[in-house]
Amino acid sequence: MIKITLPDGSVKSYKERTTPIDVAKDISEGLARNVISASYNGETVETTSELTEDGNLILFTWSNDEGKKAFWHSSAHILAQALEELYPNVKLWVGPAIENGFYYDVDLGDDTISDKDFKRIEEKMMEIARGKHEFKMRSVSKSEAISYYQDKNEYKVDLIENLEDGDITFCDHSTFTDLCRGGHIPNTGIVKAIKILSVAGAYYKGDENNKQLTRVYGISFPKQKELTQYLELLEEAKKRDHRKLGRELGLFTFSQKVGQGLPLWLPKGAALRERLENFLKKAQKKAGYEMVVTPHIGQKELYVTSGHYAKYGEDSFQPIHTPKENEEFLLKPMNCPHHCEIYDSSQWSYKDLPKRYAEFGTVYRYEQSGELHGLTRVRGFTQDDAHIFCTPNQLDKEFKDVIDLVLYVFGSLGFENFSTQVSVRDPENPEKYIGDPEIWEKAENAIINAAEDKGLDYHIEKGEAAFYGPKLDFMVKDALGRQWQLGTIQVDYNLPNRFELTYKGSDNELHQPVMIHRAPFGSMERFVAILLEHTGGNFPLWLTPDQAIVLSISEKYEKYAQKVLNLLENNEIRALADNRNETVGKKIREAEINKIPYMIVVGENEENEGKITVRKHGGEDLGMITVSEFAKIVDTEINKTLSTFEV
RNA sequence: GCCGAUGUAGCUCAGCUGGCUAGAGCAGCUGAUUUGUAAUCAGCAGGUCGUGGGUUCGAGUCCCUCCAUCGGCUCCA
Repeated sequence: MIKITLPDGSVKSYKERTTPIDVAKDISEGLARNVISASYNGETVETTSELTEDGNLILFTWSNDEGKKAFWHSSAHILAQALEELYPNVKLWVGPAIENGFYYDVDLGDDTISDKDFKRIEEKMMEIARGKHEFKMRSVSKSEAISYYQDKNEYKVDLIENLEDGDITFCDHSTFTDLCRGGHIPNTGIVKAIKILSVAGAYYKGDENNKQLTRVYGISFPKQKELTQYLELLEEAKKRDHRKLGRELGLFTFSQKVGQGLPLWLPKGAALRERLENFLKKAQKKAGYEMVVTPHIGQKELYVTSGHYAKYGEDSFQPIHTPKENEEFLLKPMNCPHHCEIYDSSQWSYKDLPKRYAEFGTVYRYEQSGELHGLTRVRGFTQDDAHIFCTPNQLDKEFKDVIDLVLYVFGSLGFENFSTQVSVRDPENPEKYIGDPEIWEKAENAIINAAEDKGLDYHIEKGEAAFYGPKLDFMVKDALGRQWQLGTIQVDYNLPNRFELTYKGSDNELHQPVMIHRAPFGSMERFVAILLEHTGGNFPLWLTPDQAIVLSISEKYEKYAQKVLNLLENNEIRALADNRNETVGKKIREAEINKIPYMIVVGENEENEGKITVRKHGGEDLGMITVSEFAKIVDTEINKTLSTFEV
């Protein structure tokens, strides 16, 4: 007999050779039908594998992430089988579950897959699924495994070479066998709906020097309806795409003539951006920052000193030459070296520190053409940059103060679902970084401690650090669930060293300051993009381009509309008037589409009473009120999101 | 940069296997209407079909080059 403990704490006894699915059946037939994967003593097991010792069993269904993972991973097996049957020369690499669906990386030899082939792949997969083939795991020795793949799949052989003998398992279903660690649904029949989403090139082992394999993306569901819903969700997400909203709301545009990745901010977008800048400037002033301004180019030597030239020089816009002296200048790709030189233009005592230099600095970086993406990845952008030069003793407090500032910024803009990431070195690739390991250790610990103390729910990401220091990044997802880095705070001992920055300590000796790089927005461009996708264009009231629109019933009331507009202006409400010869219905429809928060209808009734009728975006009727009553409503609404930054 | 796809009017799209002066809705302009909470009606105008080349009697449609965009990969100071 073995004792199995369930998550609710109950303990059940079974004869040996019991499987998770048996336990599920024992609980209820319904559960047994829905169980798609299981874990035993913390390890993923097959629902059909025999449990031979006492332990804790968790049963997963479609509603668990673990269940979905098993479902999609199993779907990847089905995809692989379908591809093998349709493309006899295919060589498989790996096929994991991802956040939404799964993919399989394959080498198709001379064949190609395009979206025209999706349908027959889907059909082949469904045919396999309907066969209700069981997934069965079996152990194989390393030599067996290698001989199985020898001569037919060098990728799998490569993978097996790096595995421990005794630790290798194959998974069989139908006529298909794959090298696999396990974690499958009971049988293929549970998969009821399949969609191949896209094909893409993906470098073998993620290295661009390697061969590019074909990655086939797909998603699958236990019910057809769920697939339909998922596809609808994707359609909805398209409506929130910042590139579409940015054009519709008149915020920004791109021009082929100006060049790719070089955004042009339209009047409404520029004004919005200015409000964001002023908002941050106000908070920064309170927090003791001083604004500086630096030029858009700098001598090549500046970047050689900082180390950026060695690291990025080749991949940058190429040097600008003076016509006569043939001096080399670089288009400014970052502001830090300039700010270091500002610091170095005076002598500092420990009593003067910290110095906090802030600048909305526009920088230019050569991004490969395939990486450009709307406003989130561009070649010219403005960082809400600042560099704090402080003593080592001040580092902890300064870093935490910056965290507070970032949290204030995110809070004021309604970003609640962000995650925080501590980006540290990749210990396997020390050549990617400058500076002593001890210094890095110090900087990484400083960040982790600050994140701990501030109670951030952070995770550590290896290999994501900047070349000069580790970072704390604030990540937010776009409409399609892709993660983007917005706010960033970085600790840097290296640039102060390279620029030989100093301050005089209380011991009358020269010391090196520590530098914090930080940008709460990250960049104005990316921040506005993600904000657009988050809000669907319904910006917080304090930020939105037009807060209200006055709609006159007919041209007869144009004068009164103008009067109301003036009153709104006196109350510092951004408003415009629509006095066109159109129906109110049409004017409302357009105001709704333009995402204007308040629609003010004026006609005979309002003119007689000296009041306005207010309709909120979305349809809520606030009735007939005075302009000053309306101003109070606006004020209250603004104060809901926008608080003052307290130091 | 690499893999795959796309590019027709300001926007969203039609244009089948190459065949008469390239279509529609919205937006725009003009006129009528003077309007009470998500599209009033009518008329007009608007496109060298992303660029350059090629095949063909004939190319929006087929082929090649380049450019831009989209989904990934790689990269992201």
